Amino acid sequence: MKDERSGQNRNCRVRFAPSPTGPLHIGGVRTALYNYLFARQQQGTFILRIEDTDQVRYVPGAEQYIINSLQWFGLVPDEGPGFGGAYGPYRQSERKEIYDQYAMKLVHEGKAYYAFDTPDELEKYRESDPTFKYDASNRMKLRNSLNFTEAQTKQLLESSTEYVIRLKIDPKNSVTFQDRIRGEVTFSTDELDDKVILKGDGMPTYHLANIIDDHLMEISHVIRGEEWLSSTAHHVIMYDYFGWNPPEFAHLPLILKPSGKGKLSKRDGAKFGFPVFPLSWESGDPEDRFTGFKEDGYLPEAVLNFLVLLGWSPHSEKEMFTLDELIQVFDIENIVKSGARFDIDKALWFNQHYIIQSSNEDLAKKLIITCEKLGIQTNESYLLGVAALMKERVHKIDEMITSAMYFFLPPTSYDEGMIKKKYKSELGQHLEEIGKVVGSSESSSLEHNVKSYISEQSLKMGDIMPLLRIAISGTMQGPDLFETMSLVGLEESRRRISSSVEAYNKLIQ
RNA sequence: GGCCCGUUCGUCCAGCGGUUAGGACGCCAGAUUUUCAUUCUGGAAACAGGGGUUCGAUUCCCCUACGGGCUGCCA
Repeated sequence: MKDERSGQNRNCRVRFAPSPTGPLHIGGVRTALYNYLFARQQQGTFILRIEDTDQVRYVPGAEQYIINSLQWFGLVPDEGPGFGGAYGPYRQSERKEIYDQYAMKLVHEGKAYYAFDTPDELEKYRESDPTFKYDASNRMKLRNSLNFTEAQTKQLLESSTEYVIRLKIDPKNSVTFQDRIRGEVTFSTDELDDKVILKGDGMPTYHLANIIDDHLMEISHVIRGEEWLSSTAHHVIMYDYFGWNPPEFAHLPLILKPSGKGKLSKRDGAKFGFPVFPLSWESGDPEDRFTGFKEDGYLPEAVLNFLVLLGWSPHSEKEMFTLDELIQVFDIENIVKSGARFDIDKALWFNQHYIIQSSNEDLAKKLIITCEKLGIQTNESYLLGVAALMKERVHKIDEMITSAMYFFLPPTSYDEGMIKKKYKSELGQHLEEIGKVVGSSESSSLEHNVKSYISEQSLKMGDIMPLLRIAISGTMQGPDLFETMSLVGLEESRRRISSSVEAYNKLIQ
């Protein structure tokens, strides 16, 4: 069914629903990406919903961080806080009254009940019995409205005793639902506990808020991480209690640590030496600061391309995709079932590829920021030249600068091993002469002039070029030497050659 | 412990009853290059184990093992 006015498919509405408890994890980005691709492909709607029902774990700034991250990747929501939409508010903390109402409805219908057990009491039960579950087998022994008379309950409620509302799960049934990725999944209700749906502070838990919002926002497909698979049975029961049709479910495989032991977590970045967040995260607590992919020199399209292939396959040999191409070929059916380890080497390879594909202009703009950060004085047109020479020999943006400081300063050290191998004092004079040739050449004639000198003097390219290269850059690694000298400046190159002769002579003594 | 989900090269993915089990990253070797990188060529490298079903199982079923997730008044 198409809405003629918006051109959107009203049957397809998906949401990305992160909780603002800190920076958005890279796994969350992938979930957002899959939701976005599916929505775009179906000409549906991509919704951002902020699940901020936990007041204790709420982190100021996290919501903005999430939005900034999505924008960096170009995954812009159609509806959400700050994005408009007819189904708001899109922050759960602003929907408290709605949840209240529905929770009460369940209580009145006997599908939920008040429970007065304190967190301390419950903790003690779990301590003495780790398998303790608040369910049909136990609830008649606990402090809740199922055991109390109406008057008792009323009195407790009125004396403002803290309480929660729990979902009443009937035992000896089974719940089955279809998962688009995993097929049919079944749970016995004997395994399910009476989940808290409304907390002591009056806020709903995820379980309640999520199904009410998904229903009210007319979400058609719930695409989320596998960590939610276990609680989906509870959700299906609630849909049933309310008399609503559940959306379709698709539970994504998790992104695992490189070691494969557990899902990738925020501390793994520091542990394994790569970012796990899109953007850097600042915080007063030094333990809670993280560098992002962006600041570490990654391109958003590279990260996205890497990410989309972690758990999904296009079923073709093609592996480089633009967002638009992904929208065309994405298919939930091709999402993989098993967890995928995070492999930073593959990400670096994608990044290298996208850097090479980038225009020098785009790269130069990014390099200006890098240079400012490093305190290097330069300008965009010079960086254009650096980008042209360096882009196919780096994996990250910043490396075009950090591994090529000789574009900005004379070398501070020389590759000694190579000098000892190649340099003989009688070559010093030749180097000085070549320096003069360099200094008196034009960029266009430079290569010709230097090569002419080398052949006229019956020298060998393989003997002279390394010494020249080290004179200019200090290292044996780098772009075409003549182009490098042209960019650095021919007069500057002459100076560097000159001072290298002195240094070389000292080194071989 | 219980429940749920999973298991093809080191890693990410193809394969959907009969294939020399394919590609990519990484690794190794070679070609090109003044070096590095890019590019190109080649190479090593996998169906967790055991039972079935079948003429025939990597493919279907069961068990075991291993891995992951959940088991909170967190999402």
